[in-house]
Amino acid sequence: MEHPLFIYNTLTRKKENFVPLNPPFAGLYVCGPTVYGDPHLGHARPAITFDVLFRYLQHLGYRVRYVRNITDVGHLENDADEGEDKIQKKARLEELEPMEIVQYYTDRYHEFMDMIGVRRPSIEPRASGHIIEQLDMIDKIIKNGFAYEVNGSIYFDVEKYHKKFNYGKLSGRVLEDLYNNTRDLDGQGEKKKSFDFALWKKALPTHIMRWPSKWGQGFPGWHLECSVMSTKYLGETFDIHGGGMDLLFPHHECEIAQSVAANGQESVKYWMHNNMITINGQKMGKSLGNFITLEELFTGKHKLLEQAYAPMTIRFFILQAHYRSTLDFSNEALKAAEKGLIKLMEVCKQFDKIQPESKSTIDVKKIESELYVSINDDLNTASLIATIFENSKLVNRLVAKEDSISAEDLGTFKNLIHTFVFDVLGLAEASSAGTSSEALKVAVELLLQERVEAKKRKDFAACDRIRDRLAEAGILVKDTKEGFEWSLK
RNA sequence: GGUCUCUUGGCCGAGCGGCUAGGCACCGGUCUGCAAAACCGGCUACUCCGGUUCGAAUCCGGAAGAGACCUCCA
Repeated sequence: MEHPLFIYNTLTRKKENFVPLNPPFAGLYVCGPTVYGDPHLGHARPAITFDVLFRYLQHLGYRVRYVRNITDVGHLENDADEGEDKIQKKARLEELEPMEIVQYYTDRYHEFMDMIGVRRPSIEPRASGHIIEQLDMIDKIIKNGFAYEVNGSIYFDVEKYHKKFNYGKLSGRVLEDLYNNTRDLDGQGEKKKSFDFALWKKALPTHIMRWPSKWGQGFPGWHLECSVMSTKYLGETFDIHGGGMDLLFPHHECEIAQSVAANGQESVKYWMHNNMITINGQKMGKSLGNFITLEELFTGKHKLLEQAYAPMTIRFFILQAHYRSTLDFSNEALKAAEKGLIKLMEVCKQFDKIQPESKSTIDVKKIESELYVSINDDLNTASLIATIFENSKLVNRLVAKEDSISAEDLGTFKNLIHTFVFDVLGLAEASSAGTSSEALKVAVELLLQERVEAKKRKDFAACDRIRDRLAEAGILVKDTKEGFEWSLK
């Protein structure tokens, strides 16, 4: 590889050359959604970030197994409902079976991820489908002496673990600080230390989501599923583990501890974390109540939204920032992304208008190199997009015959841009937000054809009348050299 | 309170010691019956104060502001 791929490893805080453990295979595990609510903008970021990684690794020729879990067991809540499962709580409110909720939101998640061009992972395991494996791992951890039982619950003994290994290596936490700074929370009493975490929780009588175990009825702790399912499908050690930065601590720290405690070795070679999406500078989060669902984004029905945005606009918006930077939401930024994407799509189409010449005055090799340098620099999609835009001028010059290109170079150039835009970045034409029915299409095009005729007769009054009336109805007309284009506003 | 991160032009956002991305907006121009679109061109920023250096948005120290994690979260 002429330009090797570098990715930022949270574990070492450095950009590292990506070298898979077992080439040509590459293993990727990403923390997926907890399916108890509609997918929102915050879900889109990791999904898209790691989708690009998935696509790019495949582009590089790796045989990638991408595992992204569905958390359907639910996490323990620490509020007044003492120990009530999130999914269970929602279920009670809506009077549905917990699994019904899980199914519904899983489907919703898939539906919206499909819309923003996120490819389905190779395996999408559910926590509820891996209870046996989770119990097995708990056994291993107990056997190795890093967990203890209290009243039918099993806790991970962080202090004991830390004597032998390093708890806090990923997040940079110091155990002593943690001890001094952990707040008093519900159920702390059972644990030896406040920073110990549950591997298995005894189910209260009201708890519906429960499974039998040798310690009685209960449910798995909230970090366990990822350790278990990544091990099961990718092996005790695998290449890349990704997720949101908010999962860094405690979730991923605990995952490391669990895997090491059970298997005696590090599980992950490269840890990758995407940054948050902010709204007015503040994190968009479920608990903050300031999140915007993807459905709201696509329909424009949210008090912060000035208009609807196409799914591809959202993808482009996210890709225009580097994944490790926070990305601030605003209508202005989204509108800019909308136009930028249109322009990018336009550039891709321009290739077909280029007439090849006998020789090239442009350096396609150099362009290729620039593109790879961008993406290989820790998946810098922002820089990659910028590079493509820079070359858009060149494309237009070629169309205008101000530069020339050989047939061979043209093929390479077009393939290069198209590969990056469509295959790697996974972008596509933003389908006009409102779905136009076939009948509408026929009617509008009939009218516009009439308008073309009127124009030929130089009956501009009729021309303008048609255009104005359509505009009033929300249909935007644009004249092109070939004829016309229209879109729903 | 502890730990960590960030601060770039009107807005969004790259940047990792010299070449100062890119998008949107804006202003010119070309094109067009007009408009829109498209295309071409213009627009040189880096929170503040010190320091290192021939040279700093980029490195070091300090100040101010913002944010994240420490609790479910993508």
